[in-house]
Amino acid sequence: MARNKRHVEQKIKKEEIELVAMQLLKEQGYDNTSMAKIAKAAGVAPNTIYWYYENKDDVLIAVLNRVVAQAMVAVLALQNEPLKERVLKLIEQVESAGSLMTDVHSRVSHSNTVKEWHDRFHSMVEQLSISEMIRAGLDKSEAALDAKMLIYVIEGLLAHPHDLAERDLIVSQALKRIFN
Amino acid sequence: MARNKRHVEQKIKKEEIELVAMQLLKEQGYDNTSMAKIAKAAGVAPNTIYWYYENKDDVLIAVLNRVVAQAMVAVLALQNEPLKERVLKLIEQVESAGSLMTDVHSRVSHSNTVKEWHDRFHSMVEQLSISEMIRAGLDKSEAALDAKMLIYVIEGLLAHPHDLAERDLIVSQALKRIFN
DNA sequence: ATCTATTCTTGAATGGCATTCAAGATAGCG
DNA sequence: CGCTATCTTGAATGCCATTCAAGAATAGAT
Repeated sequence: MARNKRHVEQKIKKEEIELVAMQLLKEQGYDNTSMAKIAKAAGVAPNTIYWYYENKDDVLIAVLNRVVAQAMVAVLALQNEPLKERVLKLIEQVESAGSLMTDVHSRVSHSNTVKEWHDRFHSMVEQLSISEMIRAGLDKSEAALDAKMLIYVIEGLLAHPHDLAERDLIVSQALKRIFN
Repeated sequence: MARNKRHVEQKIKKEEIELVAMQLLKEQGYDNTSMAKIAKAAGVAPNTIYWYYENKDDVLIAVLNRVVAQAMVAVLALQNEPLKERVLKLIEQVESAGSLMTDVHSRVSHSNTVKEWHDRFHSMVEQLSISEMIRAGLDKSEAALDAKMLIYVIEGLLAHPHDLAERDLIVSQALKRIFN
């Protein structure tokens, strides 16, 4: 039952589809990226995608994982920079994914898989944010609340257009308010 | 060319459709509420709705205006209560509209009309929020930034599920941070 | 080299959706 | 009574995600 080569090719094809899907989803958003569009761009028949993925939301999740991994790398590279810089980098990274994050929020109510991904992602970010708060000297009892606040401010910045300067101002203000 | 009675009946029918649409949209969200569903619930043919509204997003906007008007009444009734109570009331009101506000954000990228409604709504809320901040003794130069922060925290609370106690805690913390 | 079972691909449905169109019904007015 | 503006509808149209059944390709067994 060995099937070596096949498995390798599988990975490659899946990766191709994922890369194409990532580009389209980032550029045109979830609703404007039909399975047919992805298929055409990947050079396969629309239903071929269904051999590799359960459904469209599954493709979305695969793409999200790539986007998040990329963003994490970019942000973790700034390990020693001040918090503000890292927050701004995070926003910049996620913003480069276009409306993908907003799309996630709107798919949460349709797809349980997406909801689970979203919840896991949120608690991960929350944990990270809380340790930042504590590391920066905040009282443990308040760190969780402040972390949530900061995350919501970031989400607000992502959901609504802001130029760089304004974004910088708002993040600065938020951090100033949190750390007195 | 007089056409008195007709105009009256028009208003009534439009109102009927709007009420039905409001209930469905609030309960089931934008995507799970098809025009056919609204039509059936209103006892008309699907395409009849198109005589009264340009398209589905137009129906959404009519419903949004109703929802916002209702919320404004409820919040303004608490004119003399502390800010925190009014914020909590606002959240409670908007939350009673189910996923409608999230739906708005996801329609913004599809429909220019919805985008315009959203932008107008946002600047209205922002103005209100800024005057609250100033009224509460905040420095004018910072009021705008703090107002945005508060709005984003509220949006975060609306977009993600929280029980009453947690919501209360987060709002309290946000206000505490803003007002030292 | 041939056969077989698995893996992969596809053309052609299916059912749902928003929206449009052209034909018909209704009702106020001359 | 007939004319015109208003209102309603059945029947398209075209797009979408998803499914199905049939076919092509291939790794390994004989």
